[in-house]
Amino acid sequence: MSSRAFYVTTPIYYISGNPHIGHAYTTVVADVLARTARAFGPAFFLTGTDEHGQKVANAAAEHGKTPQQWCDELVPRWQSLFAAYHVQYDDFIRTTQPRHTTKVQRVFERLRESGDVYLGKYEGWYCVNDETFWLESKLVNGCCPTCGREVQWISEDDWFFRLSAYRDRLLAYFKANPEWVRPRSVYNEMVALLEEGLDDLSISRTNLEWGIPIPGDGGVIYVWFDALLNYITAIGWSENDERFHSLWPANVQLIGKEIARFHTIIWPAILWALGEVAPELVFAHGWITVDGQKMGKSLGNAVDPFALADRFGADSLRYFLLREAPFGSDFSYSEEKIAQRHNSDLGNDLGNLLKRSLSMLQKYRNGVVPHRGEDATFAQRFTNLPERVRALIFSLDFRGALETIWELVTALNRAIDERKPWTLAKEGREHELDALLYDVSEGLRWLAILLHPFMPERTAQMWEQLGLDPAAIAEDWTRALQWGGLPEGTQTAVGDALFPRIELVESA
RNA sequence: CGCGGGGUGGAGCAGUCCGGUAGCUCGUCGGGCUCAUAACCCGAAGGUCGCGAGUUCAAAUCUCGCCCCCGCAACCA
Repeated sequence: MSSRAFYVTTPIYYISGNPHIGHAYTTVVADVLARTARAFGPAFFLTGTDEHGQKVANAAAEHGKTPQQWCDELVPRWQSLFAAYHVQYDDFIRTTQPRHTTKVQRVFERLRESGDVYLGKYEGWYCVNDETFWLESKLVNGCCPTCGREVQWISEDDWFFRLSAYRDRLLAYFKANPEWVRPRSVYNEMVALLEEGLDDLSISRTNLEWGIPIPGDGGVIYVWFDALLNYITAIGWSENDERFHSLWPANVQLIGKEIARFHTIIWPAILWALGEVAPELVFAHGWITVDGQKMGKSLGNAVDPFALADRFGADSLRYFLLREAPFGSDFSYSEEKIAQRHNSDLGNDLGNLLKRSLSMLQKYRNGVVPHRGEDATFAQRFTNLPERVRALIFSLDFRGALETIWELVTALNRAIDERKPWTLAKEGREHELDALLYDVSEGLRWLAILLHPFMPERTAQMWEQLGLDPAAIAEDWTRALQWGGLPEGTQTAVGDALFPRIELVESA
């Protein structure tokens, strides 16, 4: 392991409206990664908001506000969303902050000097109604294919980024690093795009005011060019080299699959143009769908993430999002599925395990953790469990990690059934009873630690019920996950159910 | 001929790159237990892996064709 901090990013979120569950999803995933990384060393988790562009300007205008007012009012909503989902980020960047805008302008100037940014002409057929440019081949009788109105020939001077110059290098990089973009399906799609060839990218907008001004010229910088740079402007690029190089390249950049082209083609090209290296891994996750349809405001099926967290609990939602589908795939969302995961995995398996264990500890030993038995057979089965879980999380197989952790949950439930503490107590087999109660309590301590990145709040409650020091739950795994770490004599206390059963009432 | 993803027991999904007894969760049925959130544990039933052809000793997995569903396509983030 290097001494460099583990650097993970989410996309910065475009604040043309309110956040939905998809935004919480990406951010929660990043949080799980960051929390796990912190159990092994330093980590840095960046998220933020993307505040420029036409849509933000339009949304602000509709509400009779300036774009800046609009953003200032919305940003707290995003921050409170992340708080509601127990997300602990290290920095939150806004693209309207000077620390970002000055450096974006610096990038523009440097690339203009180096020749990677040049003045050219943008021409094409434009539909004013749809604000869309169309290829001539797409036009229907010379009119817009979607609204049927006449299109106009637009010709304007624009600044371009010489993206095409990086096409060969990108292709070579993809071929040499088949794991740098995941999952495989997205990698393949990007390679196909590269093989088709790349055009230079227009990075200026003359008909728009809400953006970062182009140094020494009119117009503003294209919002994507501006936005991508947040990943390095936030960590001191061109300003604090030591800090910048302690974090860059990012270990993991999480994105949604719809923005893969920007992050795996345009972004590395910009970085190379600046003499920097590409991120180590860009991972594009899938969509949360509703009845198989993409969720979105336009479809009217967007889900309010605040209401959801209220209803099911943020930790249950976090668990659901990471357990339900292999990370990278689309998965379909429904309240029934959330309730099922909550009741079955969390309530029945985990929560009930904690409850029944602590109840027996209370009943037979006044809640005091007894002496550990000599037989280490049970413990030995889980010696390599933390390492397996760690590896799965860092390979972004969260579902696999949770399934692996559940091996311990199941084993503990089974051990109780097989070794029958109620019988041991009745027959006065005290040593056997001590050994079992110890194993079960210790197993619960492990579970709290292993699950803490996924469910920080509930595992803290577990920890508390186990009578342990709250600060120690996020301790270094290699130190904390030694069987026998739970001190004999610890006073536990049966608490409220961790995941009270949720009954879905038909509301028809 | 734009690109890509998917079609696996009642439901939702793994597995497909690197062919070799089809696995998981939920549900159903039967049994066990009583510490526990009617929870837990054990067992069983249930699938010609979209269709057709090909390669092979062997195909869910490779090749070709077809059918169906979905996403992307842009100066929309």
